[in-house]
Formats: sequence, C-alpha cells, structure tokens
Amino acid sequence: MRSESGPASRIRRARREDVIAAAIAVIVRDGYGAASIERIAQEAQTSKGTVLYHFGTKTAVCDAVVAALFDEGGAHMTGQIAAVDGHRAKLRAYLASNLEFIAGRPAHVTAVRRILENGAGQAERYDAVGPLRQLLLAGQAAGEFGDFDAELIALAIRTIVDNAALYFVANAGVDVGHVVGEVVQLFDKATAPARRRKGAS
Amino acid sequence: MRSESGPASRIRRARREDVIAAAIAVIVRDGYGAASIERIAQEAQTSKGTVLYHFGTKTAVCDAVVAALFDEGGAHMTGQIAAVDGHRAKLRAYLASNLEFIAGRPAHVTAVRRILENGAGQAERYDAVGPLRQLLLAGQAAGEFGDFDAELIALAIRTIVDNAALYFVANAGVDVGHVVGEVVQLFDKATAPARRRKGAS
Amino acid sequence: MRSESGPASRIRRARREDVIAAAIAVIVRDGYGAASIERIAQEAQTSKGTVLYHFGTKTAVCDAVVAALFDEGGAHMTGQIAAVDGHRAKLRAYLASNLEFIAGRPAHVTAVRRILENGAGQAERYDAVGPLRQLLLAGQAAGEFGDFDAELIALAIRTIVDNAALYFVANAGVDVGHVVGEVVQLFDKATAPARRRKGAS
Amino acid sequence: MRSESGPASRIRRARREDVIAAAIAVIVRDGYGAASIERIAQEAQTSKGTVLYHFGTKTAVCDAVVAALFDEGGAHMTGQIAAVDGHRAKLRAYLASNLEFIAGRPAHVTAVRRILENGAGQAERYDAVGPLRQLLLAGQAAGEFGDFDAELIALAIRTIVDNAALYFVANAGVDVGHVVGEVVQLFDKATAPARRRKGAS
DNA sequence: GATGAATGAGTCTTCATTCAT
DNA sequence: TATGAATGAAGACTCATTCAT
Repeated sequence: MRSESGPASRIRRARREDVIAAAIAVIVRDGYGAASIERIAQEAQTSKGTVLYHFGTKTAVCDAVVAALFDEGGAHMTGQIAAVDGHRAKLRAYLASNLEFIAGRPAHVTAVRRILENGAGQAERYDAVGPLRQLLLAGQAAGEFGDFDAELIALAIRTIVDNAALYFVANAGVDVGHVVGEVVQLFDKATAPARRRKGAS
Repeated sequence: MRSESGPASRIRRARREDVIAAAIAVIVRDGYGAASIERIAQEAQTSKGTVLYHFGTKTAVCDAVVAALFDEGGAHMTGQIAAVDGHRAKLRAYLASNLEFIAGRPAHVTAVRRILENGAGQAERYDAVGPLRQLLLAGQAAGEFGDFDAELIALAIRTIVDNAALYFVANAGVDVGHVVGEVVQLFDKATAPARRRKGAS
Repeated sequence: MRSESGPASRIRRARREDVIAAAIAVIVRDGYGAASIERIAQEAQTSKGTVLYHFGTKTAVCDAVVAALFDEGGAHMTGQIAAVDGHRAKLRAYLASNLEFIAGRPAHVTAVRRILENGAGQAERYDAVGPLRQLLLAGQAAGEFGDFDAELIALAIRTIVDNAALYFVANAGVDVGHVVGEVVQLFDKATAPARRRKGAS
Repeated sequence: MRSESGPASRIRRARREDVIAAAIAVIVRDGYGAASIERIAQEAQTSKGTVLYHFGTKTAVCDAVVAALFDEGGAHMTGQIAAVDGHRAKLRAYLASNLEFIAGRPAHVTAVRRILENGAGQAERYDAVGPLRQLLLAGQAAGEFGDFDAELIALAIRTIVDNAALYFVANAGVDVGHVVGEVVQLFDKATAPARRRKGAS
C-alpha cells in the first residue's frame, strides 16, 4: 500500500513535465513574449484549462521551468567539483561540468535565461555568482590564482557560460569538447599567477 | 520649400528623441513586457496618439531605439580603433572604447539588449561579431596573438561587453576605468602568444 | 433491502448538511459571488467532485440552502402562531417567532437572502407575504386592526424581518428580546385601531 | 474659447452616462451576476473596449452607478428637509422626498442595492442611517417623538425605503402618493409620543 | 461513495492600432 | 502636429461540469 499518492502523482508529475517541456520549446522557438498559456497548451497537446489546473498561474509555470533547471544543474555539478582537489582544478571542473550540463539541454537553459531576463521566475533564489566568487577568492588566497578582480572575473565566467546555451542552440552539433577546452584555456590564462619576467617593472 | 519642413523636422526630431528616451527609461525600469505605448507616452509626457503619429508602429519605436544606439556606437568606436596601430593595440582600443561607450549610456544598451532578446528590432542588421573575428584572425596571422578559436573568443568578448551594461546599471557609480582595465587584462592574457617554455614542443 | 440504503443515506444526509453549512459560511463571509463550488468544497473539507456527486449542480446546492431554511422556518413558526388566539396576538406571535428564528441562524438567513437576490434558488416557491396579508386583512375585518393598506404593511413587516438577519450578523451578541420588543411595539402602534378623538370627524 | 475641455468632456460625459444607464438596465433585468462588461457594452451599443476605455475597471463602473444615485439623491432631499420646521415635519419630508426620489428611478435604486449587496461599490462612503438616527434622537430630545430605540427605528425606516424600489419596479404604475401616505402614517404612529391614558401605569 | 483530471465557456483586462477632429 | 475616442484581438484566470477510476 505504499502507492498512497502513487498513481495520482504519476499523472500529475507527467503532465507537469509535459507542460514544462512545452513551455521550453515555445519560449525558445518563438520567444518569451509569445509564450502564452494557450500556445504552451497547444505545444503540450492539451488545453489551457489543463495547464492552469496543474500550475494555477503562468508565473508558476515559469517558476517550475526555472526550478527544474537549477535543481538538475546543482545535482549535476556539485559532485564533479567536490571530486577534485585544488582551486584551479575545481575551476576547471566548474567550467567543464557547467558547459557540459548546458550543452546537454541548451533549450532549457535558453528558456530560463529568457524567463529571468523578463523578470519572471525568482532569479534571486539562485545565486550563481556568489559561490564562484568564493572559489576564486579562495584560490587567490592559496596563491593558486593571480591578481584580478574576483567579482568581475566571476561575472565574466557566468556571462560566458550562460551565453553558451544560445551558441549551442544556434549551432547544434557543435563539438562541445572543443568549446569546453577553449573556455577552460581562456580562464586558465586569465587566472594564472603572474610569472616572473626578466626585467618586469 | 525646405524652410517649411525645416522647423517641422526639428520638432519632429525632438519629439522622436523624447519618445526614444522614454522608451529606454520604461524598458529599463519596468522591463520589456511592461513597455506599452501607453506607458512610454506617459513617460514622454504625451499621448499614445502622438507616439504613433511619429512612429506609426510599436515595432518602429523599438527599431528606432536600437538604431540610435548602433549609429552612435559605430561613430564612437571606429575612429578610436583606426587611430592605433597593431592588432593588440586595436583589440585594446576596441574593448576600451566599447566599454566606455556602454558606460556612458548603460540604460540605452540595456534597453536594446532587452528589445533584441525579445525578438523585436532587427538584430541581424548589426553584425557585431564579424568585424571582431576579423580583427582576431588578422592578429593571429600577424603572429601578434596566440592560438585560439577566434570565433569563440570573439563571442566571449561580445558577451562580456554586452553584459557590462547590466553591470553598470546595477552598480551605478562604479569605477569604469577599473572595469576596463580588468577586461583588457583578461583578453590580453587570453590572446597572448604562447611564450617559449623550456622543453616545449 | 432498505438496510442497504439506510447507512448510506445517513452518510449522504450528513455530507449534504456539511456542504450546506459550508455554503452558508462562504456566502456570508465572502459574498455570493465568491461562493464557487471549489471554495464551498474547501470549507466543507472535501473536494469539488464530492460536492457535485451529492448535489449534481451548483444550483441544486443553492436550492438546498434555501429549502433547508424555509422547511425549518415553517416548522418553527406555524405552531407558535396557531397556539394563540386573536389577530393581534397572532401578529405578535408571528413577529416574535420569526425574529427569534432568524436570531437563531442569522448566517443561514443572510445566505438565503443573498442567494435569492442573485436570482438563484426559486424564491417564488415560498410566498412569505401572502399569509401575512391574510392575517392583517382578517384582523381588520374583525375590527382588531385599524385602517391601513394591508399589502403595504405586510411588505413592510417582511422587509424589516428579513433585514433583521443582516443586523444580527453584523451585531452579534445583541439583545434579541429588545429587538423583538421594539419591532412588536412598532407594528402594534402601526396596526392599532384609530382611537376616538374628541371632535374627530 | 471657454470650450477648453468642452466638446471632449461632452462626449466623455455622454458615454459615461450611456454606460451607467446600460449597467443599471442589465443589473435590474438580469441580475448583478449577469452584468458582465460585455453585456453592459451590448446594452450601451458599444464595445467592451469602449466601456473600459471610459471606466478602466468594472469596479469603476459600479462605483459610478452608486455615486450617481447618491449624488442625485442628496441634492434632491437635503433641500426639502431643510425647508420645513419641526422634527416631525422633517421626518415626513425625509420619507416623502426619499420615496418620491426612489419612485422616480426605481431601476437605478434597485441596481445600486444589488451592487452594494454584492460587495461592490463602496457602501461605507454613504452613511444613510447616521443622519436619520440623529434626526430621531433630536426629535426625542425635543419631546416631539415618543420613546423608542432610535437606532432600530432608523434601520427600519431605511430598510422599508430601500425596499420600496423593488416594489416600484415590480409594480410599475402604482400610486406613489398612496405609498408615501401609508409609510408616513406608519412612522407617524411609530414615533408618536405616548398619549396620557386614564389609569396608565 | 469519493475524487483527481480535464476542459470549454465566460470574465476582466491590456494593448496596438485606426480614425475623426 | 497632436490627441481623444473607439475597437478587436489576445491573454490570464475562474468556474461549473463531465468522466474515469
């Protein structure tokens, strides 16, 4: 009898996932402005009423789209970053796991980006910059990184990673490994400690 | 008879500029979704009818906001880049002039970003990545830059520069020079040619 | 086989009463417009489906609320009025028993009033004015009452009595006996036969 | 040139009055629940959009219906009441002018009643009982009225007067003067000072 | 007996656009 | 040149009702 909320929840969860997938598809294909409940329902092959039965509000649909991504993303990344030692290695793991995660669902990421840029979804609940800044500051303190404005470099990283989704959507079939390599290289250089130069001022 | 259209045009131009400024203000303050003609007209202290008399369409208003920025931007930057020699110097000039331009009108840039992300305004008419990629490729051919994927680094640069507007809006009064310095340093390192290492292949 | 429908009917009746009570509560607290089946179901701690299983229609719920009141009301009053002799005494009994009945369930009365004013429930099935008019006319014929328009005074009585429910809801804890006394006095005077005045025509 | 807001206001005022009249008609004919903006617009022979252009909100339409009645009503009554001397005469003037006012626009009064009973319109802004209670108390203090609960009699008067509108709607063509006479007589008796009876306790 | 799921009709409201002045 | 008036389309949301389990 452990099926207490089993079958009901199964339908409920399935429908919710259908709607979330439909919302992502519409937002990416036609833009956030075109993502009316009507169109999302069509895409999900149901009725407006059904979408609102399960979510109650358009805002709730957007929130669910955002939450689904961040939940998955957190689960995907934290393990990989914790698995390595050294701040430089952690930064590489951060970049690689994040980009690979994004490359695996560029549409979802793009949709979330559009939702957040339009003020829907509660962006503030998901602070992506903070942990990254902490990592950079810790690495600097440990002497593994050079001298730079940790806040700005953290923002730069987030910006590039977030934007990668648009790139993956526009260039489907691109070599993800190559992109990861280039980005890792970019920030490897950017964070490298200053080497002693002969005659440096 | 151009004396007839003379003062009229002056008024017309002034009104258009008022409306463009109002549109920017509303889009930045309340978001693209809230930027109805009604609210823009209120902000410009006129009526909906007047706004449409001058622009005919909401799309035309957005296009004008976008065009105004790119026109100013082109005028601002081309001179500064042409004035210096060497690809590395040109890249620095590109970054500096672009960031300073943005820092001078972050609201306008933010508004344009929101317009373009929502599919209004014709983004395709303004290819920002192409010239930059050319610059990077030329610099690599000349041996001034190292080995990297010019397309990806060009995208990274555009992403960071475009995003800077949001940063300047959120952090009014920030030290622009410092930001410019950090970004220049970031891409200086990123594009630096590989130094000869002992035993490097 | 009536043992089969026995316990079922008991449950059925109990559920119906729960729903009726919930409907009354919602209508009085939030107004007729807010009394959706959903909210009534919540108030009754069941589901929309269950409410409709028992009543079939929203109209049926309202009808049940109305019918319940009039059934109780009739049972409550007829005895008390029949128990006394004389038209004046019957009128007093009518007013007193009616007001006391209302004071005992002001919420129910208020709910019914709102239902009827909104066109739901079949008001026409319950003629409250007719019997009262008969009583007044009979009293006039018997010389116990003075000269007045029986129809209008009957309406006045009904209006005041019906409205008393709102007063009891708004002023919970009021002295019901006092109100009854005042209303009885009001219509005692209003229906009193003209006293002989010196020099009256 | 004093027509500064002349013609514009004329259209505006005319349309507003059309809509108010239409709202009254729909509310009286089909009930408050059926008074959607759509139906009001049909009745007014315009479009939903036009109604909302002039009122902005459904609530605003209802408020306007209510305000129009109370404004007219105040203007109609205050003069007549002030014109007579003596509390008893003032009460008669109150009843007569109020009932005549109501008899002149029973539909409007009925509509307002329905609006207020459904919680729309701000009832609290129009205190009808207060002034009446003051009048009764003053009359008692002056010895012109007998001993009764002024609050309750004030409520009784308001209830009967308000309800008269329904009566006038249902019985078009009724003799208003007769109704006025009966009601005046009712409250004349109800408020009469106790006459000295031989052997009264 | 009870209820979750589904849905279509209807409501309020926003908005871009047209038109007459 | 400017604007108030008007309107239809579209969007979010509510709700009574049906149905399968």
